[in-house]
Amino acid sequence: MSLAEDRAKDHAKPSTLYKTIRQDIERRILTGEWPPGHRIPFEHEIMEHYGCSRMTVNKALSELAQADLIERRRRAGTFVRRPQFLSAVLKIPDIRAEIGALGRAYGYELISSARRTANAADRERLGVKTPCKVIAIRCRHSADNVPFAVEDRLIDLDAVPDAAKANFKIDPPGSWLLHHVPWTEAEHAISAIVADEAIAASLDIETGAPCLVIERHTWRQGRPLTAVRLVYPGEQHRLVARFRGSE
Amino acid sequence: MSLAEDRAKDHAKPSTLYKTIRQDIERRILTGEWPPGHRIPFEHEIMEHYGCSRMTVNKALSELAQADLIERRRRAGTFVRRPQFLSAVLKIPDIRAEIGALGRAYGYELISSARRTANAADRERLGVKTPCKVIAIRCRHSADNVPFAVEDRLIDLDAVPDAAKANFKIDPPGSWLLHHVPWTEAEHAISAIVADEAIAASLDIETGAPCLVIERHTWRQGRPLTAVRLVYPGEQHRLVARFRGSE
DNA sequence: GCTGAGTTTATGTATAGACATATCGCCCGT
DNA sequence: ACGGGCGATATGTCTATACATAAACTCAGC
Repeated sequence: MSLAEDRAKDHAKPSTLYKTIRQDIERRILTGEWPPGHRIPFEHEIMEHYGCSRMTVNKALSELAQADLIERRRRAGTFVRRPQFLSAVLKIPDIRAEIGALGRAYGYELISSARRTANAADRERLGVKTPCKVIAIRCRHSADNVPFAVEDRLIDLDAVPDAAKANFKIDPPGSWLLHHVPWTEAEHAISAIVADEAIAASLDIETGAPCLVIERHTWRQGRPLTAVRLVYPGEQHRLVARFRGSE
Repeated sequence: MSLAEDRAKDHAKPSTLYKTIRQDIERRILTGEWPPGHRIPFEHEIMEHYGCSRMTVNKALSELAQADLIERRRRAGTFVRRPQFLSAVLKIPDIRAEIGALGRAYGYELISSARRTANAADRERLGVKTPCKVIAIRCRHSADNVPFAVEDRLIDLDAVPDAAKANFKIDPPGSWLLHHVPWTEAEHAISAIVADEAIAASLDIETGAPCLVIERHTWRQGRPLTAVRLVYPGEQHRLVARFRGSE
């Protein structure tokens, strides 16, 4: 396809050359014109096609490579990647912010809070080997006075000493941590359970009703910071993840 | 901090200069040395610090900006971004590949397949306004002969005409689509339900047992391609999402 | 036919310089 | 006080060039 034809297709043509190049290539990939495994033109050819320098082409291709749309191999060339799996960016915001964004009144209630030297179960759950001090918290979030989720959390006090000074009677621990403690790795596990009597009472639902469970572990530089288990009423709450191919 | 000190810290120092710069800055952000809102040095200063050209610094900063770790504003400078929300890349692989990766025997069974002009419910579910033809499929996936998930899918035949030629008696529709149809947007919703009698029978679990439900919609350039609802036994199956700050 | 060394080639990184562009602040005139 | 204009400045894009590096290919020698 010629440069003229590319220009003619102009849907929202970006103002800069490298963005134009990136978008042209992206479109060919997404429409299937260049299927997975297809070798896309060499930087040298693209550069002549657009009449620009190689650095400009390289910038466009580097960004596409960073977005995992293409794979670059020295000497061999550049290839369209097979969409390896359906992946989605799952946003799990701070619950207080999430409820606020929905325009509903946020409510928070601390059920229990205890500071102790970590017992075996605590260490197992946090994934720490050495003895440490922890804070164990149970609390409940609500939206417009309707129970929204119950939270059961452990915080490693040795890794997050500032947590000793936080007032979890007022601030939800998730919000406090999010704003005060930088983290580098997080892992979420999502599963489904049925409410036992305790959960049913806390969430004001029937015993046996389905619940969504999110367990989250957070680390900083490999060191465990906190482990949290959130239980949501399952049929009312949905986790939504939207994904756009790139940009 | 001096260049010498940076070098001294060498944890897995990358081989190239721009990666070194990027990693040094990333470390300062992740350890909290440069908190959110902090203005990081100008390109000019960083360039003198490392004794390199501005383009090299620019490449490092551009990548950090693309990863949303920093925000760049002309004339004002470059700033550390507030970690806006906990987000995680949730990988939802092809079920056949997922079971295979676990080293278990994959089994697939087509329960029903029908081709029809979309009725109101179909159009509502797919999110299309105009009449179209669809394929409606129900099938079951199993691992080592244990039911793994039941799938209920609609495919827009007008958007994916090739689907008419696919043999869904043999190929699971998810795998076929993943390998044949490029998509640009996807949305997942995750929720929990309890098994009714039909689901319990299909998954070989008790009525009333918890189930995880994933509903996925896929589009290409804004046009709906397929809508699928997957039901998993909830206490056995977990969705895991791991997230590293960047890279 | 096979192995290993050398050649070729496409990408990867880096440079110095140039001009574009957005915008923050300052100054000036009303 | 207030607003408009303007210059300073940091980032954004682009060029032409250079050398590094990894991998695919070639071919001689066994």
